[in-house]
Amino acid sequence: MPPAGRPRTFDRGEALKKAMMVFWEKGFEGATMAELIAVIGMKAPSVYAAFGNKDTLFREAVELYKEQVEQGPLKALYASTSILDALESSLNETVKMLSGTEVSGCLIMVGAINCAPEYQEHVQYLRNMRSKYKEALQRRFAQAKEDRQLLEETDAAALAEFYLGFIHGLALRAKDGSTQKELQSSCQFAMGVLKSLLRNPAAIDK
Amino acid sequence: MPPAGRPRTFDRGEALKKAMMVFWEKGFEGATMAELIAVIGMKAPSVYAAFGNKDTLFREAVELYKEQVEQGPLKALYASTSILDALESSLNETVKMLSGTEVSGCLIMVGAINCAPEYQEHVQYLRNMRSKYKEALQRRFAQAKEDRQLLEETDAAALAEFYLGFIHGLALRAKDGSTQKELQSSCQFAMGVLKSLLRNPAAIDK
DNA sequence: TTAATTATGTAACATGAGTTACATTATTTT
DNA sequence: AAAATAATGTAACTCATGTTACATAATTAA
Repeated sequence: MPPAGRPRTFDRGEALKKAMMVFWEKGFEGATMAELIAVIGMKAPSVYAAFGNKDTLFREAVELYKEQVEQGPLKALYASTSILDALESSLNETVKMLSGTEVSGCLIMVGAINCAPEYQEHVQYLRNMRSKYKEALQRRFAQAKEDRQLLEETDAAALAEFYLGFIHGLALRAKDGSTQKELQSSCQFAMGVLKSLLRNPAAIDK
Repeated sequence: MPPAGRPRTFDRGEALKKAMMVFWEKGFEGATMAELIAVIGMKAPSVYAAFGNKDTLFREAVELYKEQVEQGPLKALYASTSILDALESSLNETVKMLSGTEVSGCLIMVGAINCAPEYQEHVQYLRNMRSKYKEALQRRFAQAKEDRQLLEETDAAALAEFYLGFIHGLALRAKDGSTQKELQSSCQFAMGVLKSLLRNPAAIDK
């Protein structure tokens, strides 16, 4: 049974998705409430009633985006027991997200970079998310070490730092208009770094 | 002989340098005129008289920053005839600029990412600058090919795209608080990519 | 059927940002 | 010494942005 009161005339989930696209493309500050409201297709009070304010709407949008990352690039990290295949698969998913037809870039990587001091909260929020992503990479590399796929002396943390940075770069390059082909080419170069750390280079099947 | 009229009570060059630091740290939109004016230490009309408006002040600041890049990382690309040494030297200079004690990050890489539509002009301006940097990298790699240091099949453009992206990433990682040591470590990984393209790997003196 | 509840639309408000008018002060030119 | 020129300080203006008050409409609960 629906809740008492006048029912909403728009789909909250769809609205959130639309808002996410705007934040994705323009970042927190670049996206204005006026545009978000226009894209959602409702008037200001309805949007505020449904989502609180710009801050809370942004958070929800990021959480939705995050789920996509978890289902894509993050999940792909475990798509194969081979660290080489896993990373390649993950980077492929990353490129897909970064330069889809809809929007270029990454909400988590560049959604709140140079914000006014009153929005440092969002900067920190995304920063923490990136930090979590680095930890995920690090764990995956550590496991590959345990699996004896990577050289004994491999520094999983440093490797994660390198690849996270590389992915940051991909996101910016995508925003600058690099083609999917270019991004993929860069990924191939980056894969070379991992290959050089393999215990058994012969495992590279190419 | 000084020009007629009341003389300025502040040093224009110093003021520009201070403004540059603010833009460097906060980007175009993150830096408010109020803060810029406060940092310069004068009142608004004096700053406007000296620099025009926020847009023109930003441009001047970027030009000043650009000179630092040209004297540092860009110049270093030709510090050695060895492409390996040259790139390493350039990346070292880059890391120095990205995580000096003063400010972290890069004005050109992240000074105007998610700007409001009315500032797209600045976004494009910095984008062009990044494009120029990519071309510089590409030229250097192309020369290394001519010098027969790199494999015949090396794609100088793709390699430049990769390294530019990597540097983008460094800039963001620096802003996120990565230490100089971490950035340097990432550079070592990135250097591996170039090493794998050397015609004479034995030339690596380590 | 009436009361309670929640969404909608119009219109406006509050705040902060970039910018400038104006009177004043300090310097050079005549 | 007077006029011209340019910088300074106070104070205000303009505009965009996030947000909300208020009356109205649509639905459920009693």
